[in-house]
Amino acid sequence: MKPELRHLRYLLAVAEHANFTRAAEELRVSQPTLSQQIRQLEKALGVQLLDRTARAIRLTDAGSAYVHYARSALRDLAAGERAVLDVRDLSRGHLRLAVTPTFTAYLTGPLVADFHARHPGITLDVREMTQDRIEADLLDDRLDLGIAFAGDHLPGIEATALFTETLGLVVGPRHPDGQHPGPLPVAELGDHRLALLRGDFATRRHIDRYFAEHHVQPRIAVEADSVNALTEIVTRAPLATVLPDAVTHDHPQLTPIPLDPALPSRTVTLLCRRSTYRSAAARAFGHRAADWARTHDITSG
Amino acid sequence: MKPELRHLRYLLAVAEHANFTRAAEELRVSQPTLSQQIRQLEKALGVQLLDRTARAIRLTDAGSAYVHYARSALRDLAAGERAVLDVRDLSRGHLRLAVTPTFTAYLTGPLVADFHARHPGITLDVREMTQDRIEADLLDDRLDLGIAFAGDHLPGIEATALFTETLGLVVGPRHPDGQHPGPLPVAELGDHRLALLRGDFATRRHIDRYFAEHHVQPRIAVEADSVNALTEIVTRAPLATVLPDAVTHDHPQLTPIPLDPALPSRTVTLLCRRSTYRSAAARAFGHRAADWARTHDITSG
DNA sequence: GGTAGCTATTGAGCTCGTCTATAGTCGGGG
DNA sequence: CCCCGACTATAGACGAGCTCAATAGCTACC
Repeated sequence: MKPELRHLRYLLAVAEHANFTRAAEELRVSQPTLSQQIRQLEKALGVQLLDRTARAIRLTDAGSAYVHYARSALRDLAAGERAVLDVRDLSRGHLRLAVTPTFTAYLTGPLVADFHARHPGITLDVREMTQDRIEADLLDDRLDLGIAFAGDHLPGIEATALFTETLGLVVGPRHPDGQHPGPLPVAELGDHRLALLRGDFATRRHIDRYFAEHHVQPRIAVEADSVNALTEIVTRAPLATVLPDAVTHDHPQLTPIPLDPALPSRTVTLLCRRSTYRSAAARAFGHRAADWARTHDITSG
Repeated sequence: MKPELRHLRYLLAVAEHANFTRAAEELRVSQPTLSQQIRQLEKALGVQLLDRTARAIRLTDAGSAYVHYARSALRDLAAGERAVLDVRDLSRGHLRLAVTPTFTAYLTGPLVADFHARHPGITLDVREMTQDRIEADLLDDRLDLGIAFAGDHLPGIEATALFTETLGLVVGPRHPDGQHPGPLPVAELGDHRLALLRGDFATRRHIDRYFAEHHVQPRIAVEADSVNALTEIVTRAPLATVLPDAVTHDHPQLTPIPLDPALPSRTVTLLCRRSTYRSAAARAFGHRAADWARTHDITSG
């Protein structure tokens, strides 16, 4: 037979009181029970743990050696229970988050920084990937949360809307249209030279669809693979680009130019696997994201 | 309810296999049993430990946190069982030994050195005290073993004879009787000047009794409180002393002079508390002491 | 030698861990 | 679209063993 926690607790009590009767009282069991269980433990370990012949019960050498480890084991279990509470407190945990690339520019930064500031004990794994990949990884449980656009999701994916993202034409200080008086008719877009994200970005496809619908063929002067690159380019060159309004808010030197008609807006959603379980960290991040969206909607609308 | 070791083992198995059925097979229990026990553990801890909704079972944050401590606790218990075996192997342990003062000179040194060399993992506490004190401390369980003389012991003390110690007159190189031809009649002792242990030593009382029985009154020139002091004094001064033969064997510059009749010999015994339990260390020390006595008797007799 | 204070033993009772059988759930394939 | 296979959850019965009260056995002390 193997020792059980009961045996450890009983042994420690007897060792502490040097007395079976007293220990039994503290443990709220009868003294015969205690005698039997200690004997059982001794049999399980194959050694005498207590010297009962002296006036007061004393640990044998084997007993002292074992008691040390027994105490340690019980301490570990207590620590484990505290650790579990810590997780509930969000003072521990881990969150695997993925976003589609455009969000890195204006959403991931502030959101993750805020979350980390509130819950420094939760480790974060943030990565960029395509929306398809995000959904697949959520289903395979390689991710906890994703941020992407509303649309047709894979079965098993749960999507909750966060906010509405609107795209707009954006120019920098060196652009001749910097002080354009009113909304720019879409037909005039053909006159502009643009810097845009590459075609493998969902945002780019969204923009291309808009152009196609209005039969406009703008001149693409530059293609880049990050929003950051675009803002840098537009700040320094007389080019226009198309960016989420939120990005423009963060860059005072960028000027939004309304289009007529406006680009269709997209709904940004929080994605997760449909499941009964959601980690405390994931729930908390969801709340922070919703809060962020609320304040974002206020400033942008 | 509190978590039991069973719960820990079950949880670790499920976490490892990421599958209840497989884990149940390894644990040799039925799958329903495993489900029930894991659920019980989760209830005890107040958190969900496993995420059962994914394709493969996965630990939740709380689960990973707890598993860490569970592993640690089980490791501690395994270490405890090894430690217990170590004690049986004499690779751990502790021994509290007391000797009456004269033994320190020739017996404690070699015996303890030998024992320590064989069992370096056993810590030793060696002290000198009077025989009465040794027996009292044995009964109060403040000592494991004592070395003293046979005689009337306190009730509850168990004595096992080790060897017979004979005392003899001893002179150093500067003593005129250094080349004494034969045994020295006791009556002639009155001519000698002696260096002896002080009166509170059992050995001194033993010697005084011998003198009294033979109506001799030797001249005590020096009284010392250690055998070491006596050997040093006799080596350098033209004085005689009375020492155990074994001491003389260890000092080539000391010469034993037989007395006629010889001093009564005393039996050296190993003392311990009468009890069913004796530590492995104490048993081992007893054996080493008996061995030492055997070889000692050969060289001296 | 009797008594007080402990621990060990005994036999009955009942909790609870375990089992078998079965229902519920989720994906994947025809 | 429904069935099938793999897996986990639930239900009820059984039995091992923990626990208890009563008591015997032991040791020290007066």
